[in-house]
Formats: sequence, structure tokens, C-alpha cells
Amino acid sequence: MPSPLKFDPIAEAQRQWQLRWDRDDEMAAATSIVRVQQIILAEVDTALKPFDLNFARYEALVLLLFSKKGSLPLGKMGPRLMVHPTSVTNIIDRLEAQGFVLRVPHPTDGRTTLAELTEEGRRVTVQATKAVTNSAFGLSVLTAKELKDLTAILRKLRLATKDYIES
Amino acid sequence: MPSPLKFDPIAEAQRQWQLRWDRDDEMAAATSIVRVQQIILAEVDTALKPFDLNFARYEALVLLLFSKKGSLPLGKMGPRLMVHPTSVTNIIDRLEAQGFVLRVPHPTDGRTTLAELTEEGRRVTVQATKAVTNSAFGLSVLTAKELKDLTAILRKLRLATKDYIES
DNA sequence: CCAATGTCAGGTTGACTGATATGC
DNA sequence: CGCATATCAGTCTACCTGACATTG
Repeated sequence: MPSPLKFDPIAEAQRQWQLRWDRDDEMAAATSIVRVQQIILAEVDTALKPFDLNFARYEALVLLLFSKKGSLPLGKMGPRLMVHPTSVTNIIDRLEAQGFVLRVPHPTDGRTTLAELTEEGRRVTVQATKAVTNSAFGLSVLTAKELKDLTAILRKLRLATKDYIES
Repeated sequence: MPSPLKFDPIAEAQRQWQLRWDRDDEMAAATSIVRVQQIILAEVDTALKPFDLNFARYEALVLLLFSKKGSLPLGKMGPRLMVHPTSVTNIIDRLEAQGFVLRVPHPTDGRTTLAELTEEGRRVTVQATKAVTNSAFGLSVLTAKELKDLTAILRKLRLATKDYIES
């Protein structure tokens, strides 16, 4: 890991950018998001390591836990987790190998298969959540208002990019 | 790519999370950042595709362009770009193969090698920047205040995690 | 001798593309 | 037949670890 700098590399980049080009505010915001995402993922992955989970697999488990029956068609999980269909296959492969989910055939549609939480999967999800909430997703330094402002701004962006459709 | 949902998957996840567990504001913010980072990277990578660059290699070129002599020791670039030392080697390998940078020996310290922008590298960086500013990093929907708020909140987080040291 | 610098080999991961088998 | 669902093979990227040669 590189040693910490004595100055803010993003502020410095913005200063230089602004001397030559447009859109320096956007550049600083975009670079900040990319960097903070690295920080958050590192934090959450550390909290999840004892359970042999990463953020993506953990999110899949939580999604299943939140579903009424503890099971969902794989095809429904892709959009909810915002990942590629083949990534869903891979994620469920690993969770199944770990014994946290089972693949079961859909009762009426022979094309679709369901991912279903096992008892152990349910238990691990609850335990892992304790670790994750304990880490506060690496965001414990932010106030409630900052968290809400952050989420609201990002929601506007997600909506504008048709990440989802306003009801 | 999955089809867009008819609702906000993060808001829905927060609703369910909040019924059972702590830290739902942090969960929503963290998930939003992870998702928006995907959106930004996809946008920037699309803008850079005609130049056969990705965000990481483009950032390296910009960093060199901002340096006084158009060259930097590889070891200095890692912390500035916030990437692993071996990633710097890989990034410079690719940029060198593309003819955008050259490796030259450091004049006084035989251990270090410098990455130096070529004329073509300089030209490509300027052209690629036009494409990137044109895309506004995918953030054109946000106001100047939103961009500044966003960057300020994320800066607080980066500072708290010792991403850099306050001077 | 020890520290710093960059490279290399090897392994893991995630994510995508395109093709395919199956069922509606 | 078309379309949808899930999988698979193959590829590519990023990243890390540990070892190494060179130099200060």
C-alpha cells in the first residue's frame, strides 16, 4: 500500500485542472467517488472476511433474506443487485458451494431456477450483518445529515441515468 | 445489462433494513456510492474508448501532463493515483506500448525510472480530455452546489480514513 | 549491511462476450 | 417460431503476494 500523502491529491488535481480545462468540479466529484468506493469496499470486505463473503455475495444473501419466502429467481436478482446475469450465476455458484443457498427449480416455470436461503445461510447473513453494521460501512465519521445529503444527491444522479424508473 | 427497475432498489433495501437492523443510513449511502461509481466509470470509459484508454491509464497521463517536466518517477505515481505499485508497472507498460509514454532512467538516482510523456501522449491526453469534459464525467445533471457538497462530504471521509494527511 | 525502487512470476478475482440447452 | 432463462467456455482486467536484481 502506498504511504499517505501530505496533501489532498484530489484538491491538487482540481487546482491544476481548473487552470487549463472545464468541468473541474465534476472531475473532483467523480474522482472522490471512485476513491471513496475503494475505501468502503475495503472496509466492508474486511468486516466480511471472517465469513468468507465479499460485498456482492453478502448483498445477495441480504436480498434473499428480505424476500418473503427466502428465495428468488436468479433473473430477478440481477437487476436488484445491479450486476450482470453471468455474475449472478457466479455469485450463486459460490454461495451454493458454501452451503448458504440452494438452487431449486421454479414450481411452475421450468426455465427459471430459484436461489433459496439455507438455514446456515440465514444464520450467516445475520451474523455478517452484525459485523457490517459494526463497521458502519466505513462511514461512521459522517453525520446523519451528511449521510442523507450524500444519498439524496446520488439518488438524483441514479434516477437521471435511468438506473431505475420513478414510479 | 439488466432492465431498469420500476422502483429505487436502494430505497427499498433501506426500508427493509431499517425494520430489522441498525445503520440503515450508512447502508444506503454506501450502496449508493458503489452504484454511482459503476455509472461514472462506465460513462468515462465510454468517452475514453476511442483513444484505447481506461480511467486509470487516463489519470496517469493527466498526472504526467500536470507535472512540471512531463515526467515522474514511477514510485511517486502510485500514491498520487492511489494504486498498487505493481499496478503502476502495468499501467506504464500499456501506455509505453501505445507510444504515449517512455521509460527513461533517472538522471541521478540509478534505482528509479521516470515515465515521460511523448509528444503523441501529450496530444492524446488533450484530446481525451475534451471527450471526458464533454461527458462531464456522467455528472452533468448535478448542480454546482451539489457537486461541491458531494466533494466536501467525501473529502471529510477521505481525511478521516488517513487517505492523506492534513497539512 | 540495510533500505528503496522497480520488475517479474504466479495466483485470485470479477466481469464481459458469445454460444448453447432448455422451456414458455 | 420467437423469446426468455440460465449456464458455460473463453477472455480480459485488476490486483495482490513474494521473490529478485540493482542501486543508494
